Formats: sequence, C-alpha cells, structure tokens
Amino acid sequence: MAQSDTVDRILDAAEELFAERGFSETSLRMITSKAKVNLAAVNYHFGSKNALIHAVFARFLTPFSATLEKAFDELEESCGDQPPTLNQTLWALTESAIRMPQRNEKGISIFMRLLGLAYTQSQGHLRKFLEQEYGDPFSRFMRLLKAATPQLSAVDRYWRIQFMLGATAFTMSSSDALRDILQNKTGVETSVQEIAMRLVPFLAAGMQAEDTMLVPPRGSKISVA
Amino acid sequence: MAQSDTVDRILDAAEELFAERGFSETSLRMITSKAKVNLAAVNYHFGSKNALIHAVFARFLTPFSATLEKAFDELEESCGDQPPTLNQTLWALTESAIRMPQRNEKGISIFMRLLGLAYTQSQGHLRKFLEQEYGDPFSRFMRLLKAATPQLSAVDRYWRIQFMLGATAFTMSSSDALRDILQNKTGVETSVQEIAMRLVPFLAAGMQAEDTMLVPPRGSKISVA
DNA sequence: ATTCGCTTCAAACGTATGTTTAAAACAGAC
DNA sequence: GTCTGTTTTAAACATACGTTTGAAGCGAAT
Repeated sequence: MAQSDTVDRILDAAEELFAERGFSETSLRMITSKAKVNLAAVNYHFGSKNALIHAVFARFLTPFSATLEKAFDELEESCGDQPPTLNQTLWALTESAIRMPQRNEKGISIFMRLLGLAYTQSQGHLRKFLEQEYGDPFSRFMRLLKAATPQLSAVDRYWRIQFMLGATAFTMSSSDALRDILQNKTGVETSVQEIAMRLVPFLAAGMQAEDTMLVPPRGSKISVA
Repeated sequence: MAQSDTVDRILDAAEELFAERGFSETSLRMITSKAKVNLAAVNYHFGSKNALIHAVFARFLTPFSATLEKAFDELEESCGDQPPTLNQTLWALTESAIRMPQRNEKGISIFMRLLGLAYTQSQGHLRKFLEQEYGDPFSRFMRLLKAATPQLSAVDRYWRIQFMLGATAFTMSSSDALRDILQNKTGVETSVQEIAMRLVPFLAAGMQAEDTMLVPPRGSKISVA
C-alpha cells in the first residue's frame, strides 16, 4: 500500500496471494490484477513466476537471516564457553522473527504461512533455492539445538526437531478459515507475539520430555520393540 | 498392485501421486497414465477430479472413523465415569490409525501425508467434504481432549491443540526429500509405529507444560503483557 | 446370433496458464 | 525538440489442464 513502484506492488500482491492460496493455485493474472499492473510486468521484472516466488522469499529472508546470525553471535558470546540453553536458543530465533521490521500489521504471520507452505508444498525449485541461499543460518540453528540437548540420542533429537518444526510451521501456516474448525470463534488473541509466547514453552517441554518410549497404556495392542 | 479393477487402480495411483506432489500439482493425465487407464476413466467413474480426491480420502477415512469411534467407546466404557486421561486419548487415536488394515507397506504414511496436505493446502471443497463427512469423530476427539486437560484455560488449550495437530500433520506430511534437510541420512527408522512412539510423548509433554507464559530469558526485548 | 448395459477408447473441446512479442509511452540527457 | 534507454501495454502464442463426446469393445442374458 505504500510505494507505487511496480516491483514492490507485485511483491506485495504476490506475497499476500501466495500466503492465501498457495503457489500453484495463484496465477500471474491474479497477482498482476491485484497489484494493478500489466500482466507482462512480472516476466519483465522478475523473469518467471518461479523467480518471483524466490524474490518474495528473499525480500523477507535476507534481512531476517542477517538479524538471526547477529542474534546467535550475541547469544554465543554472552554464554562464554557454555553452549546456550534450549530456551535461549528458541527465544533468540523467536525474537529475531518478531523484531523484523514489518511492512504491514500482518507481515510476520503472512510470512510464517509462506514458510510453512514452502516446507509442505514440495516445490523442488523453492527448496533448492532456500537451501543454498539460507542453509547456513539453518545449519547453525541445528547445531545450537544439538548442543542444547546433549541428553537426547541423535535419532530422538532428529524426530523431536521435526515435531518442533511441524508445530511451528503448521500453526503459523494454518489459515484463519482452518482455525474455525476448532470452533473457537470467541475473538481469541492472534498476535504473533502472543502465539510465540505459548508456542515456545510447548516446544521446550516436548523437546525435553522424559521418556521417548512411554509405555502404551494397559490393553494396548502396540508392543514396544 | 493387487486387483486389476480400473477404479482401484485409479485410486491407488491417485493416492500415491497426491501424496507425492499435492493435489493441484497432480494432473489427471499423470494419474491415468500411472494407473495404465484411459484418461476419460476418471470422469466416467468418479465424475470429476474433486470427486476423485474425495474418494481417495473416503476409502481410508470411512473405515478409520468407524474404528476410531469404537476405540473411543471402549475407552470411555473402561473408564467408568472418570474421563480418559490425555495419554489414553492420544493412544486410542494412534492405535486406531496404526491398526488399520493397510493396502501396502507404506499405506499409513501415505495417508498421513494426505491428511497433512488436506489441512495445509487450503482446498475449499476438500475441507468442506471432510468436515461434514467426518466432523463427528473429530469433535468427539476434541471433547475428550478438553476433559483430559481441565487445568488448561480454553485459550491455552486451543493453541496447544493447534500445536499438536501441527506437529502431527506436518511430520506426517513432510516428504522424504525434506527430511534430508535435517542432514540425517543415516538410515533412520521410519515406520509409522516408531514415529508415533516418539510423537505421542512429545505431544503429551507439550500439552501439559507447566507455564504457558514462560518469562523470556534475560535481555529479551519481548515484554510480557 | 442378437441385444443390452456397462466400460473403454481416441479424439476433441473450451479454458486457463506462463511466457513472448512488438509497438507505444515515458523520462532524462543533450 | 530530439534522441536513448527503460518501462508499460495489448495482443498473441504455445501448452497443459479438466471435461465431454461418440463410437467401439465387451460380457452376459435372451
């Protein structure tokens, strides 16, 4: 809504539509008509639809990964030679996300949904792009998680990280419409801060759960191998 | 691979391709060529692509929801007037899923991924179909969860259920290719039982985490409202 | 042997998509 | 004012999609 530059108008419209409907389900004509821009403008300025998708991610992810690296730097420095705790690591990530300058009020939640879609919707080109462009901070986050949970076996940690990513990406990516399924329409708080406040303790607790092999309750047909 | 009936061959091929690539990204021509069936067969037997998607879900979900209702019946009966515990409820669901007769070795994991896609990929028609066809057992599961976590406020419970669904659906929906991002290529165990064994304790621990409003660590810029 | 209902088939239909083209419009420098 | 490089525009292009059509094939009952 701010600048009237074509490139930004396209990026804004694309970002919103992708988040609402997914990538394949959003056509260039929807984007250009929402952005009030000629259809050919996308191919002129970005080259292709896939390149536009990459640009949408890069616009957010490039400054974000810089912020994140800085946050990790500070965290590791302030911890001396001790590795940061799980809570510290999770909060470093969360705060970096929340503190990013937002283009509009729903900036972050839109982007969280995009990240979730990127992970779920198996667009080969997108995954390749994200991996080689932003793989470093991601690996670093994984390393921190590993150092913060030395009690976990590699396999346990692997799966629990998977669960964490799931809860996060999925929660952020679930549209308002889907939330109605839970029948909770009592004007529940939806600010990203508020969600993060609830999510991080949930993740930390799950990550540090005592027994990974809880014995199934009495009468269970599942046998523990 | 079993029967040579056209309808089943289409359902098998569709199930697998949908799980691999998503709904919009899978064309009828891919399905019919994988099923070695004429293109028009889909519209002849099912009416439309959307109806085929519904049929894929119904083939699994109808017997599953029957099994699940029975499991809930037994559970509630065995508990007398006490409400079933969180662990019992989660295991009842898990066991019902695992014990479903599988068409082939990867039957369940394929279907789990489909469920994840159904929730994530906001296909209006699918959500409407699932909601009105299988809304009852889902609501019942929600009611059990509520009774099993009386200590949680409605808002807390709402979000934590969201987190649980997320971890579950997302884990199930993440493709093998995506797992490589975690750099864990050491031939990790992937049977659904194995995953469930690890997931349920994670969920239970998160669901019962002590403080939903954990104070952000020292130096945090996030203020607790 | 013929008929009848169901199924398969190749071909086509109409539409929507991403992309390209070539001309027009525009802005700034000379 | 004219020229130059960039941007916008309307139109077309080629392709892929879901769906429809009408004829051919088939098996069982008559």
